[in-house]
Amino acid sequence: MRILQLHSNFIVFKPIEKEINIAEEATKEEVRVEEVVVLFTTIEEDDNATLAQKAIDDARAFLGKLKVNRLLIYPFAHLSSNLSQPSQALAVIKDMETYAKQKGIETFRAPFGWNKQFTISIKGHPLAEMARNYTPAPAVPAEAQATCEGKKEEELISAALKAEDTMKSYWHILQTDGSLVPVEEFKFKDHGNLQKFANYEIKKTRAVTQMPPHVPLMKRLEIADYEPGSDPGNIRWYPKGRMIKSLLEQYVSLCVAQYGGMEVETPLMYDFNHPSLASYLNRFPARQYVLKSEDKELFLRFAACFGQFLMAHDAQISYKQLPLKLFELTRYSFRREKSGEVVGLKRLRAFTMPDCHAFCADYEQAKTEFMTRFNLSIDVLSNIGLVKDDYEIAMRFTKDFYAEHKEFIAALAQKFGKPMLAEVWNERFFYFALKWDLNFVDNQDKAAALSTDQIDVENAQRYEITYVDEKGEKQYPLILHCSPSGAIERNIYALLEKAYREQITGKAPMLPLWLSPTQVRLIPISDKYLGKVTELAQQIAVKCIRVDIDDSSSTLQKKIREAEQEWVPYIIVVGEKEIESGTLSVRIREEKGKQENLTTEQLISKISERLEDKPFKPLPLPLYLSKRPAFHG
RNA sequence: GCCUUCGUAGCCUAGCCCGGUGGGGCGUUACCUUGGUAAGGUAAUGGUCGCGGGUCCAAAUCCCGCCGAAGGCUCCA
Repeated sequence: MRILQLHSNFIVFKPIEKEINIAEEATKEEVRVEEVVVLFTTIEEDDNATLAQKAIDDARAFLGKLKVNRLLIYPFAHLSSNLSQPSQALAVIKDMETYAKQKGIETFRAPFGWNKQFTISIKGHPLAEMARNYTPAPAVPAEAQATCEGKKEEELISAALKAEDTMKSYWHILQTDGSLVPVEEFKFKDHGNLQKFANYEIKKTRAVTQMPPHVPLMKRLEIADYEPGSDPGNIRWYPKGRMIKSLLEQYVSLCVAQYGGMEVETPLMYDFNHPSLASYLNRFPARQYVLKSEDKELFLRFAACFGQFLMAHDAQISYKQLPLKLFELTRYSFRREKSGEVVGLKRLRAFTMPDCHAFCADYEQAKTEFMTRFNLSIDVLSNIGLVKDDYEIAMRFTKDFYAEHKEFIAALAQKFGKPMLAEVWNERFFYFALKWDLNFVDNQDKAAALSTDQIDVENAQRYEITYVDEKGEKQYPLILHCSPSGAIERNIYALLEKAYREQITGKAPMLPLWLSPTQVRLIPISDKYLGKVTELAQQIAVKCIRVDIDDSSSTLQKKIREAEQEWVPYIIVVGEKEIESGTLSVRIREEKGKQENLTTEQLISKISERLEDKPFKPLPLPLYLSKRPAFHG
């Protein structure tokens, strides 16, 4: 049995003529039903009454969710090539109808055996369109979502069926030797995080009812906050947060530049009707922000691809210049995610995305480049403060690609050194032949993708991007899409979630030293020493270390408590002893508040060594705490 | 978008079930305290109880609608 289930504003149908001789009696009058779930139903060989009830039970589950209690059973032969006898089909359809009515559903039915004309208006929400497939005996309902506009029936059906056949994923674990083990057979004993990630991806149930921990943290630490004056998912960044974000942006840009990416800048908005863009958008009906200008419809970019592809389209490229790498750090990319999906810094509608495309001559070149970027991404994240224990990788490809490039995939697996999740498709549906994405698993056991890279085999043609080969002929390059860090906001989300997790395990939560807004907090023991402490601060600050002074009027103990709550890595109380001896008693957060005696020079070199060659920005707030407003209570 | 829960001062929160014009903490401000490594004391300040409507002599409290947030579903190029 195959069912295409559509939540409709209304449907109008009209029987035209009988197609088979056992057709039911019906009048040739137009029937209109409002606010209804329509089940286009095909009865296949061996379908029976049990299956009819199962199908109605499943539909009832949706009726409950959709708050609708009206069903239209619409016999529809075109969903299958394995039809049952018409007499049997009619019996099963009638079973469905009877059972649905028994269950108290207001049930309508279109006549069986007729050629019918219909018009339907489908709701825009995700549950509105569902395709289901039932087989007798071990009934395994396979679900797939159809992405279609809902006008012509052939289109509806083909989209639903295509989605179901092509997009079915087969899940494996890719072991470090390159071999694949079905997920069910893998022993997750030492890979708890991978198991969580696999569960998340394959969609098993999980039950958490808790605010994501990074949300109260981002507010309390005055990093970022929601902005009620904007659209959800557009974030307000306070001075400390802006500094952290800016340092991350600088760092990732620097790493990509060293790798050879040429930084460019491209527009934020694009014309809906540009031919290349239009076909891309049709293929991936994303949720864009739409802008109406005087005479044009524009959308806000949801990735850096458009600008770079249009630029590459116009460029004259020789094979000698490949691989050619373009880079942009988009501030911002926009995706109008559904309201229920926007969360904290994890999923935003406006986000900062580094995106580096490499145009490659062939698979050999693409693979070399892919490996370089794989290493680059792991390196970038580890310098940001996210190491291999913090994330899991998913590798995604078709079974043909695996057969052809098995050694390459094995090399990636070996390089990572931990088992990965593998999603394998029978056929290629997306524009890429190979993709990996690196996923942070948070305190709610949910995963969020950070870095990613893909081998794109479609967009060179779509955007007419060509290079000239040795023979002087035009060729389409392969295009790699890489974000070495993933969205910058999401890096901050991951760092905060990680800090929270460390707090639970008994460590002092903190940001990496190079991202800490205050690296050294000086606390004068009384006003008398403020002058000397200010001199000390200047001495430290000239060495590119962010130092500030708590000159407020509260007690010493309270100032220490507040510095600890701000996650300040080094806290130094300065009084007569220190000024006379020149030795500072430094409270080190990383060592649980242990105090160490250091001279100013020792302190500076200790910190500078740890900062290495990371980008630097000066203190984002006034030197004296008394001069700072409280951005958040 | 759907379902569930929630919305009380800049922040956290009691009160709501059982209607009688809101209580505490943090912060902020002032004064006292000038303190040696995680919350010193006193006082002041601060509330259209998310918005709109209804029931009632009377609504933070009960009912309806709307808006916003979180969780779940779905989605995530």
